[in-house]
Amino acid sequence: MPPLPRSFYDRDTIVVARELLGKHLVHVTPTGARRGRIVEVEAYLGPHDLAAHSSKGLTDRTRIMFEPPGYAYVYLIYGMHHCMNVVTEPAGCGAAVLLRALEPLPPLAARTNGPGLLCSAMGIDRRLNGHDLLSPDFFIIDPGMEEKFKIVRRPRIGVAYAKHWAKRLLRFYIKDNPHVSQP
DNA sequence: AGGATGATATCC
DNA sequence: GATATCATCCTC
Repeated sequence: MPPLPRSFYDRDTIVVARELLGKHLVHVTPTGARRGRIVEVEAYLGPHDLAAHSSKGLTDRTRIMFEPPGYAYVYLIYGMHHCMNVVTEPAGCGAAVLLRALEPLPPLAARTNGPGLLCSAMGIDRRLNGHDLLSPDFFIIDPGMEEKFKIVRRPRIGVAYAKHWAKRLLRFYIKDNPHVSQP
């Protein structure tokens, strides 16, 4: 099963966010491959989106968001947790999708119902910032046959500082999935 | 409700 | 160089 092609990520961020639901994130580590089914995401639309890190402009931290799509943007938050995003849309757009929750796939059993928890469980940290998701050790696949699911839209979590952008319905999750962070 | 804990942006 | 803030999680 090949990784999703770069053209998958090179599209409207909301479309990519919704279509990432149900896909499988794979990280090959020294202890084996860890896999999780993506069940919750948030879209960050670009520099005009006051909740997006790219609204700070092009800095060392946000540089990866302005690079071509299909790369990982991983950062440390609150001094102890990591968050993982996938860069979307053409280079220069500064858009990305935050992965907020996974459904752990065997043999992975750790909790993955939150952006920090999923990074911990999957062995994702800052060393993977800028990593190409079209690579053999860290990628996302379409698992093929999936039961259909409904998508719930909600405001994003933890972005109250973003004025009217905090109200936008840019968080998406699989309805009734028990691994969502905040149903 | 509050604390852990460090990188980052934004001031002086 | 100092400080306020943070796309979180856990315990109380």
